[in-house]
Amino acid sequence: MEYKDTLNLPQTNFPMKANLNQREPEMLAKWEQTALYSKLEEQGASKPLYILHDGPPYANGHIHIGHALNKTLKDIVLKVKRMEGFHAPYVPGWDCHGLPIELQVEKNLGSKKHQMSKLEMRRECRTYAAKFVDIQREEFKRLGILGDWENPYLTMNYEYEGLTAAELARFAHNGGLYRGRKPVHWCSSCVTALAEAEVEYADHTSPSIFVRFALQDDVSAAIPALSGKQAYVVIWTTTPWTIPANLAIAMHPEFDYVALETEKGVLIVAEGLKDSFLSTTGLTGQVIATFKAGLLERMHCKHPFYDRDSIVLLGEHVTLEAGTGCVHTAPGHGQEDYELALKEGLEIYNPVDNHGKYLSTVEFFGGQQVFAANQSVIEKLTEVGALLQTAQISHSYPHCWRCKKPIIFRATEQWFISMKANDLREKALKAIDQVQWIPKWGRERIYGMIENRPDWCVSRQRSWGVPITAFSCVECGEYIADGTIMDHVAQIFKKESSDVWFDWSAEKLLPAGTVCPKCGAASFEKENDILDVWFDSGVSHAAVLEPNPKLQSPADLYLEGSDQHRGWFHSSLLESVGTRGVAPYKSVLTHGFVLDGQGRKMSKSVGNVVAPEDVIKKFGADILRLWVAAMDYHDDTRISQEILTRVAESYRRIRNTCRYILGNINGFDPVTQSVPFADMPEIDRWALHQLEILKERVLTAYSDLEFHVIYQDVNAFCTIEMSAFYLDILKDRMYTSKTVSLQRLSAQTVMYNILDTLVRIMAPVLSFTSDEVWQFMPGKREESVHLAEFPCMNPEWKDDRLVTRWERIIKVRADVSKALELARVAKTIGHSLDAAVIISADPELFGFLQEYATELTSIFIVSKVELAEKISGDCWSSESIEGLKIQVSAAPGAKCERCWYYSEELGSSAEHPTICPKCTVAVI
RNA sequence: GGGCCUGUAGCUCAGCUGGCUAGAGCACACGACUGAUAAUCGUGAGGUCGGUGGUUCGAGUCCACCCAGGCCCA
Repeated sequence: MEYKDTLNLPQTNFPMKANLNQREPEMLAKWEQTALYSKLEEQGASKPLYILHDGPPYANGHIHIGHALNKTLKDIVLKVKRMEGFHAPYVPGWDCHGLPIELQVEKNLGSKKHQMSKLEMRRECRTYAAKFVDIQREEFKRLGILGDWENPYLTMNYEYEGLTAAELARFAHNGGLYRGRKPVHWCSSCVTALAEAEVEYADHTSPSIFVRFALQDDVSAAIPALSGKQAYVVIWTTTPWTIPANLAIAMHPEFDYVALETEKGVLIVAEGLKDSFLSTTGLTGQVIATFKAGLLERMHCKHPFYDRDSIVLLGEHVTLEAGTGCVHTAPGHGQEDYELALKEGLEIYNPVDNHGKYLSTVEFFGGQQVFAANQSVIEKLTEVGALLQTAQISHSYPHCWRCKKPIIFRATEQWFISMKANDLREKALKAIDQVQWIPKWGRERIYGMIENRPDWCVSRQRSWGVPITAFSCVECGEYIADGTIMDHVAQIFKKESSDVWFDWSAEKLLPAGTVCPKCGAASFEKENDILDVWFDSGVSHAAVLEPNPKLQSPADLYLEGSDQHRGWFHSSLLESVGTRGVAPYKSVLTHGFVLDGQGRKMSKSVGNVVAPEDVIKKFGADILRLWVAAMDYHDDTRISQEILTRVAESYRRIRNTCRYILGNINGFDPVTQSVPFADMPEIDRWALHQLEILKERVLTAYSDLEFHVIYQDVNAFCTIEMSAFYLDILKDRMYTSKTVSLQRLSAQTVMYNILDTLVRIMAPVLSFTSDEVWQFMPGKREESVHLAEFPCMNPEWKDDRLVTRWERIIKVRADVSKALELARVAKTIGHSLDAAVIISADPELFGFLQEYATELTSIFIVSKVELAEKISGDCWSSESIEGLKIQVSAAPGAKCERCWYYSEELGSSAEHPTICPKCTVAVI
């Protein structure tokens, strides 16, 4: 007789090999067919709402690993919230306007773009964005992300565009929107403003000049050495043409400055640059005074050739890298100059026109092209005796990427949202403290930014975006950014799209009868500028959450990468506080960036980019998801082949644990066959206690959004508590007991509970695999694990006294294993069942072990255990338990053909001569 | 250059407010099993806790500086 056939070996069709790349798409198809997401929505109707508002990725290119991290984290959070009993809808979005798309479209069009109108261009952009929305949508779905993919929000939807314009109108209504000046990169040849992305840096030769500015005020009180002497502050610049726009000189508040007695008078420069200054200019000089810049603050210098002052200001941006430590400041021609001027209340003075020529009103140089004017300025400076030295230098200089000509920095008229009007800055800072920032330092980061940022420049000189719906009077040039008129236009956008701005006439867009409030004329021009795309996405709370009755604002959570403190968190906060007085989110969670295995950033040129697509092909989306969960995402995370291989291995452990349990609960009916807790053997209750602890830890970690803890804990549970201990010990009971015995049903009850818990706990992370396991589980259950809730708590399963006892047993077991290993090395045994063990211990432990005398063979998985007062002959002494001695020998008797235990009583039944009494009972 | 952050075994993580011979899983090595088998079990070897100073009876844990790296600015 083949006794193997009388055993209850594990049996299941659940495959060991995951084959995720093939199985996941099948699962996705099934979710789609069964309308899983719609069911989630229906099911949620009666539950409390939880809103995670999706930050829109840019609709350009394929998704990268950072997108995968972000979307997967969102999906995990949402699944957790649903299983916790919330209704957590997910409406994904895309950011569709903006320069990168426009540039890409232009590039694709090649020379054709010149024949295209703005309107046609925008149509191309719209098509392009829609194409990548489709591509990315499929890529996100493949990651197992559940959401309303058929109804995403797009910032280029007509409704959204209209609402964006309407939000801008709110700022017009409340006085936050104004027109001002700001320096931008400007190409005089193309006659256009350029974005940073359109600027190329290349070597360029410029004249460098040292110029002295005569100090007007008497400083002898503060610096006695200068008494009775004419002192000069010396500046250095490589753009002489900006000297006519000079309004100030910046010095660093911390640096030491010196006054030098030279051939060209008393010259003031930074001490740290004194030597290089003297050697470059060939002057010789004696230091007659040393002082801090603060002494000169707000002092007046005379402009070298105009009848006006240049004021000395203090600025942290001043460096000692080159020049004199005294920085020529032309607020209309430099970013830092501009910022300093805003702070100090200087005019943003720009004397240069669209073609790069001085305005005709500019004395000496009117009408000259600025680059050509460099020489004129130098001559003028020489003439007035202000020039100390000039030379040619070659340096990196910005050029237009289109015409390749050098560009200038020039203040132009722009639209701004004021940080001051309506106390926006102050209110935003207050709102920050109403938000929970995770991790906590997120608060410091955004607070510092809001505290220091200048007014928000919302205009862009481009085509692909929502127009700034302002008009100007043809007669008097007055700009009209009237809230009511803008509301009117916004309504039109909602129906017709913002493309109409480039199609319809101003008259058609304006409410009938509109006249200029200043001159009464009725003829208008449309503003050419469009809105900053950060404004587009910043209004999503108003354009997505508020109008949709299924959603609500403020959101419970915004979840993005830490770069969004400057980006979407920032713009959304300002927009929402500026229009509604509150933050659009209750909490903000950030994650770090994905780096390569060495902790370096990924880049195409280095070739260390890991694409989600490749990971999915090679490992499967569940492995990618498990990677997301395994990493502590608050910091930057790493990804590499090795890391993924490790993650895949731990996945196999989890999968195999599930499979093994499935095989063992085959045929078990949890409803009719479950054994009551009180009737279970101790070790089964021990297992349920461990499960309860796992549940507590995991559910806590989920609610804290600490997913990597879950990864570690689930792994440890499957490996240590289950595979290496409980399930290993259970094998004999499961295989050899009668099919329907209390012993076996008890173990099945436990395993069933373990698997039911594991599969629910895993579902937010291993979304595909857990649903696969779910289908194989006995009992009546929801059609998908994603429609189920987290396991309920069973605190009555916890028994600390019992666990303390078993901890002792486990410690002894570890020592038995060591002793067995020595016997194995000595070839005394192979399998542990080949062994008989004699144990002696201190009286207390001895007595304790005696209580478990009948169970020790199964716990140690050996054929015989003898507790002895004393051991004669060679034995192994424990290092961790004082007094514990273990002797291992080959088990006496013969091996039972059925259960493989050695027995001295084989053949208790004549019909079954080769099996032990226990097996005989089971077989008959 | 500035703001914010990170740096514990090959990999991923623990290590609370300073008090252990610094832990776990995986990987690795060796062995066992062949009734979880492209599985499973056992044993073992891996760390001057980024570096240097300092505070303290005592520092992975506090302070300073430095190095490496990331995000955002300039």
